Amino acid sequence: MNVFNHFQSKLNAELESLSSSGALPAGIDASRAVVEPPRDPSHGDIATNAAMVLAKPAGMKPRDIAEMLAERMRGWDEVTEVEIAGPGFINLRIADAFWRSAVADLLKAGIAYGASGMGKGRKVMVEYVSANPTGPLHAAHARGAIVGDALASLLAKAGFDVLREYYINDAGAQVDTVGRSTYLRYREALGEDIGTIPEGLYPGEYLKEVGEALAKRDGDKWLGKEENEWLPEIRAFAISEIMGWIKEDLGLLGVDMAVYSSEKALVEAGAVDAVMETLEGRDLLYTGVLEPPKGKKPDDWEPRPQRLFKATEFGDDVDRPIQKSDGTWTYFANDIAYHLDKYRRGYADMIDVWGADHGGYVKRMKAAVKAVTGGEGDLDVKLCQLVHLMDGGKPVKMSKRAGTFVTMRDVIDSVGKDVLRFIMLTRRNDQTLEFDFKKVTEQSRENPVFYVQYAHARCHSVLRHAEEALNGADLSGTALASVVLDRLTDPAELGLMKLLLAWPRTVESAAEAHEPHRIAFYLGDVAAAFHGLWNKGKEDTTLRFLVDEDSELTMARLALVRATQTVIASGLDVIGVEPVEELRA
RNA sequence: GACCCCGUAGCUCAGCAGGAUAGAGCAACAGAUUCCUAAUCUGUAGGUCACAGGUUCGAAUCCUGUCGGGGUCGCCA
Repeated sequence: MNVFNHFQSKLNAELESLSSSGALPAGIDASRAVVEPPRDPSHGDIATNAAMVLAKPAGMKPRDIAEMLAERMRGWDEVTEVEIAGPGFINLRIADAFWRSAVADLLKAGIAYGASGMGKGRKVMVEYVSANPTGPLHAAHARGAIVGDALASLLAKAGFDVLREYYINDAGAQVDTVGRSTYLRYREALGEDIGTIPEGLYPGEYLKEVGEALAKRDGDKWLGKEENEWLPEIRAFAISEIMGWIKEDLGLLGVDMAVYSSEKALVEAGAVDAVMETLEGRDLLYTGVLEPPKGKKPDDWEPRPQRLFKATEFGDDVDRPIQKSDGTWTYFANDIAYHLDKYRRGYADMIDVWGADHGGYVKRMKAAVKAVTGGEGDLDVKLCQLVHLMDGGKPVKMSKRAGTFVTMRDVIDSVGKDVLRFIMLTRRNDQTLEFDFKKVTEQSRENPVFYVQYAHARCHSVLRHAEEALNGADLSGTALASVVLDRLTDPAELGLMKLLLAWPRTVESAAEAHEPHRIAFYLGDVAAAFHGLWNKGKEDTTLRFLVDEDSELTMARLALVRATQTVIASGLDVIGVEPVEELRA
């Protein structure tokens, strides 16, 4: 249960009742009146701005509304203190017993704690990675993969019906290039000296493997044939090999896509033609000449009539080409068909996770989704900014030309998928991120992965010791849920409890905002509160978790430790990181 | 030239749907270790939230403009 929702509905009920009794004008809009934790804990446990937001529509003074509401709130069972502060905030202090009983619920729920019905089973598709099948995933792909995956888990936790999807760009010029490059490597595998790789083909060594596999399967049957004979077959072969690597890499990262959808299949099924016909029928296409981009050299520019989509009618800055000069559809046209396909499959809510270099593409895609779904579809695009790879403070040199880029697999091999996943969520997605191979594996306060894992391991350590000391007592969450917690009275203990109980709210707000990084930051807060409490016990031994000859207090504290461990595990589960039970240098 | 993202403490960054005295970590300074893992913790100091207007009872947050950094800009995907 989200404790804030609990008080929110109580507040809403009071407002309704005040409305119907005439104390407040009827039909007043109270949607902006919210219950939230105050920034400063000294102001109380929860606060509401209700009096301030209602003052204007009600035509009353905030103070008067506050007085009226406060009077009602004083009657609430859980509340011990109500005060009006500042411009009209109502601050509530909640009885410790309320928090303690909520901790019992937490323990009963276990790792499922924090799950919410907010999404009401609404279908949402998260499309991410979608790297072109031209080579193995490189380090930069990791960020989008992790942000997308964590976001998908987060939405699932918040009660949405989530589909994870990868869009394979297996149509178009790039995969033709892969096919030709593979053909060259195939000839090489059959003993031919191919010299240097010509301009315009992929030089990467990784295609050797594909060429060899092809030679093994087909022998010399493609030698001396015309390109139009071998290209479709070899292209398909290469794509399937490369997609095999990509799926393997995603597996190592813990990413499990439900659907891999093919651009080529979509095109061949006529989906693009169909959409374009529809747009044509709605008079949203026309032939025109685009202005040259002003910052670019006009050398290679010549005005050329093209088939354009009226993106400006849906919020874009210019109309966008949907047809190349050779008459084939642009990538944009295919993408429109793909997004309509998502919508038709029941996903009116779509989230795409893209790299920052696609920023200029967002407006037109949103415009297209609006146009093609009649305003019913909603597309949110999460742009992931660049990742700067560093090693001990120095940038890692990478060159795509020289083929010396760092693959995602290199990174996983070097630091492990858990570290990679966590670090990728320690920044907002639209902020550039520095990834330092040395720092992320350091065992220090500076390293958030370690810090959170250490807190989890400490919980585990305490429980392990306790189990020995108490001769194998049952310290599971369900057992500890029935323990009396009245002896937990220290502010640090209550503070930790309240923080743990904010987990469901964190899930909901992060899901609402589509911001999985908030989970990582929240876990850092939980870890800090726990480490703090731990050290308090170092200074004041009466605060230690295991108290000799006071089993009631010990059990209460163990329940809190178990609750902490549970919430950390639950949070790590959302971001796809394995909690560790032990840390050794 | 246009569009998108960013600009918060010396450094790296949070800041939840506009809320009260803007928060962490690092670095600096002062402390805590016969003890459940000190790989940690406590405290001090550090701010014109780039700048200027606007909306509002209230703005780091929303709007407009300016400056600075990054990304992108027809026939690549």
